[in-house]
Amino acid sequence: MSQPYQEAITVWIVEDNDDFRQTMQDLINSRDGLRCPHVFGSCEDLLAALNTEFAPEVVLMDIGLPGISGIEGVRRLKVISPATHVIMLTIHENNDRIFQALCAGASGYLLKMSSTDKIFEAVEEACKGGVVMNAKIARRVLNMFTQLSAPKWDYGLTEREQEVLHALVDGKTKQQIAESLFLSFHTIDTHLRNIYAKLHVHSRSDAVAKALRERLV
Amino acid sequence: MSQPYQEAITVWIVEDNDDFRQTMQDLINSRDGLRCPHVFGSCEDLLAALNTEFAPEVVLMDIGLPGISGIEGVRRLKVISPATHVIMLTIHENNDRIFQALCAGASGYLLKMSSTDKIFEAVEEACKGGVVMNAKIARRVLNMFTQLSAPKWDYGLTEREQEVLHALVDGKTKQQIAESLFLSFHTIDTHLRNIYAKLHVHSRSDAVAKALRERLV
DNA sequence: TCTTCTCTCCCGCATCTGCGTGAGGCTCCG
DNA sequence: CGGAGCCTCACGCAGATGCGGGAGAGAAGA
Repeated sequence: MSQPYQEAITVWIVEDNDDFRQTMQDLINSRDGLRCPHVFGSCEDLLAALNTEFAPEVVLMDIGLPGISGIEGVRRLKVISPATHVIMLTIHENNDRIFQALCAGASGYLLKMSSTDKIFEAVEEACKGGVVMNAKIARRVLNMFTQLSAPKWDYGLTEREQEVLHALVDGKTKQQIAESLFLSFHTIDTHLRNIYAKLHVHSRSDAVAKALRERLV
Repeated sequence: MSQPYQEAITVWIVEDNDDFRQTMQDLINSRDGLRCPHVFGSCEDLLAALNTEFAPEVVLMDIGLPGISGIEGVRRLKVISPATHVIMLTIHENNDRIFQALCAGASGYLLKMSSTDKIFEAVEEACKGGVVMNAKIARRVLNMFTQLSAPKWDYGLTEREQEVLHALVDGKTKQQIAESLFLSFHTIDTHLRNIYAKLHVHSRSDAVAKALRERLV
């Protein structure tokens, strides 16, 4: 795993605990191919530094920072420097925060009590464009994924009704829908009412909301 | 990695290529702790078998099957047996299909030219509730993730307008919104029109669609 | 065969909506 | 102080919508 690099990978650390920050910095600097010239106690400091310095390849960021949180920090950092890989540091395997951090653009995730090998591996993997996640975290992400896309309740909409619903979501009026489907206005009206009944809604906005939320479109 | 199991893990294989299927079956059966009593040439056959037999712990499923595709296969299999872990088999690292398969509930992903060790590892990892993804695939999944949740354009809606938009998405009429916010009907009307202008839409359905799609709510 | 389902079309009416226009009060900022 | 921006409220009107009814045709299934 440990290979000499042409140029050392630059790593920055954002961590409010002084001891842990120092330990991590020493650890990174002790590794051939990695260097950690800067550490920060807050996202604010990190973001300020980006005004005067080139962004590093990798940032190790505590997920639970005072002020701008690690999650918001990732978001902002990625806006300024999308190429920078951010690995979150955390004590607990908190489902929600991992999720949010990953959504915000984090490249992975390390427990603070990880072995040094794991840490090096994560940094190097991140540089190669990979994502550091253990299998369980991956599963959690996937679960949320599935949940997010799976529901798809079946309300027994007919094909025509699906078409009409589609057009509805596109913001068309009944008349426009009628024209686009080469049907009478009254037909669309009937379909719409049947759709409402099947979706248990009473207005087009409700129908649109339900269709989009439950991915019926 | 190779440990003896109390009871062998049952693996089924769904793969339309006869040779590859046979090779995989032999491979699985050659491994201590794994057994492959059934193989199928199509999802249809697999699903039929589930009517008469207990579902296996793991299914290796070709992603590109004729008839019911592997992706649809996962979806249906997971409905019948949510506990079964499905690992997709594929030749190409096709972004879209991986994504769909994972959404459908797949526990991971194997290239057909994977080493035997990788295959065993994947099956055993899947059984432990993990997800088998290489770092690059994980990155792709995360990218789609980010894309899915990041957009959040800022249309400069005021707080009141956000509230009204919220109520709109809930399917309320102007009158109902007015009542729930203790405002006049006319006020809501004005807010609504300002919202339309800011979102560049011309109807409530359009506004609801935009709000939901771009996660303004 | 008869029923059910789906798709199609129609009428009428109370209500809701989109939009033009105007206006008063508030706060914030230069 | 004056303007800008936001929130509030108001009138009127053409057009769209939701919903009550009714009805015919064809396809699928019991």
